[in-house]
Amino acid sequence: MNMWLLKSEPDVFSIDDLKKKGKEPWNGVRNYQARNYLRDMRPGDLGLFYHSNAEQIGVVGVMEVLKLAEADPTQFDARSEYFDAGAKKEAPRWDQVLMGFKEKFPRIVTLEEMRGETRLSGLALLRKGNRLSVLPVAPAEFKLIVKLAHQ
DNA sequence: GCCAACGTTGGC
DNA sequence: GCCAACGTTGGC
Repeated sequence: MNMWLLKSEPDVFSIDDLKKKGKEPWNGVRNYQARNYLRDMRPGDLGLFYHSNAEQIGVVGVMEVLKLAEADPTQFDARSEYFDAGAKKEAPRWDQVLMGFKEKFPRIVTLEEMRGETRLSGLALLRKGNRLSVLPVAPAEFKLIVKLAHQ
């Protein structure tokens, strides 16, 4: 089982939105490296839900991969902000993964807090200049973040 | 294939 | 709103 971190701007889609809906197709990823991570995901994998571009920046909960990656339909929708004129139905360029709600943390684990935690120094999220919206997380890092959220 | 110009992300 | 650190585009 692999573990991941997925970013979302809470103004667009928050942990509360996911909690309310139960599951959500994670679409709109338009970066090849991030897309390749989506393709590596398997049902049962866990994901940290990260709020970016927010008043409170950090990890706010846990979700679960429910389905293998499949074509992201927004790439074909001319009215969508995620429309990609270069994507063809017979050769989709972008994928989405169905994510299910697992848990909303009792408190946010902030970016600042993670930066100050030496045991998280290897976290891909904290590497300079990293802007990927989908990132792998090592099991030990994942466990520690969940633990921090509950203490 | 190179690389300048441009666009985007996301913390501050 | 600013801007560093990217990724992408397109002319050559």
